[in-house]
Amino acid sequence: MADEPTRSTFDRREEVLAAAAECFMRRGYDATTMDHVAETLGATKGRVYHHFTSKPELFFAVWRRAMELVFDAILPHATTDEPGGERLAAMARAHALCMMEKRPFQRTLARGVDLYRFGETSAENRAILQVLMDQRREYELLFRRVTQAGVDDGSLAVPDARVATRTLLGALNWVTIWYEPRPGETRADRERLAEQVVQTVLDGFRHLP
Amino acid sequence: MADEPTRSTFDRREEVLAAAAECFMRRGYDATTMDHVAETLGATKGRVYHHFTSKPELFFAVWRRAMELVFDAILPHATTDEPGGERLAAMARAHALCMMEKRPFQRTLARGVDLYRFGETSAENRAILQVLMDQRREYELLFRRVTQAGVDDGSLAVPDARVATRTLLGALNWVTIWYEPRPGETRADRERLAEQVVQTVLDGFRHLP
DNA sequence: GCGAGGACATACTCGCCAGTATGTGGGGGA
DNA sequence: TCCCCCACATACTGGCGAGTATGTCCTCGC
Repeated sequence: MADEPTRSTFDRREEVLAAAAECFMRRGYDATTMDHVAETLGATKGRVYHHFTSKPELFFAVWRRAMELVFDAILPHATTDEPGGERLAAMARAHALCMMEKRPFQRTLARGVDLYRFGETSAENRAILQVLMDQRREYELLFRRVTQAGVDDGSLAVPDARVATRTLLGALNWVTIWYEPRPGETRADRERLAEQVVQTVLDGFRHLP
Repeated sequence: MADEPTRSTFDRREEVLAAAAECFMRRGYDATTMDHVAETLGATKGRVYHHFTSKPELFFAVWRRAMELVFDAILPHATTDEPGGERLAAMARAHALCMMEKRPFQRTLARGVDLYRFGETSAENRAILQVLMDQRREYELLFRRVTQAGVDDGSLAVPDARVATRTLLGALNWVTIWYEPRPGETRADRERLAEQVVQTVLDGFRHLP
């Protein structure tokens, strides 16, 4: 009675999605079996296949969700009327925080290399792949434009905006690799960590106060 | 006659290793089949299994080689008598360059997540895994110590040396993801690119000249 | 020119995993 | 109260890929 009296169909599907993200994070796409996902749920394959028709579809759903999560996290900070440097810092903080708090999804997203193999399979998968790649590209472009805006308004200075953007995103995405949540950790702890990462990249190592 | 008159056994083994690195870079560990490696070589599985007894052994060999390559690249710059800031910059440049020039090996190394699954297999694999993980850790420690030296001698300033090191290595390792060699590209081109990446991280985005 | 072994190729086996076909409990609408 | 269908569980199949067993060529020492 106390536990989940009325969980909607939507929630049940979300549980499967979260379990899949967890598995994909830990083992990657190929090493993850549908039975692993089911086991993580405390269920059987039947449940997984009831909500998702195939393994690629499940993976794409995780990827898509991961994309939505970062986009939603940074978009509010991308279009303020602050100078480029401030906007970029806010976006970077939000991105880093998202890496930590949605780690299963975001690590799966970061290891996009897996996607290569879908290009060899069906035309349908290739089409989905194209859309996802375009979104990824759009996301990077968002950062590049804000960086360029910062250079233009004088709040930033980098050798090359394109290289700088990739460098920044690399540093931020890498968080999914080394970050591990600690027991008793609060949101403030994570925000502090995100701030440290962002400061390190944006202020640099040679910035002597 | 013109081609390869006397290739040693060593070279033949190296070819297999390079082909494996190429495959692991493109598809990751699990999606790579021994037949893929053979096909890349223009040979059959027989040749691969003649030089390496199993798929894990082949993977570990690639990983080990990748480790040797970066270590050899940065070690000469780690122990000079220059200030920490200079040393760290030189190490970072060498690391970035290595990411580009040994990309198949280095991307395989960077996606160390794959290793998780070996922990579940044989005790032998677990032991090898431990050694490799220790080396990886040692490598990171090398960067951290030089960073700390820079902070101590006043040539560097970061919020936290541990976080800074991971941030730096993230930005550098990410090169293996987005870098793609261009036809007609020279070593000087790559050095310039490496320098841009290193400058971006070490000088930061807000470093206004 | 010949025996042997190194460096592969060929032809299998066997287990695992994606996907499917079918069974089942239970809750809600009539 | 009965039925029906939703949300799974159970029980299969089929193919793919790691590993193996054996055959073959070619070279090198004698």
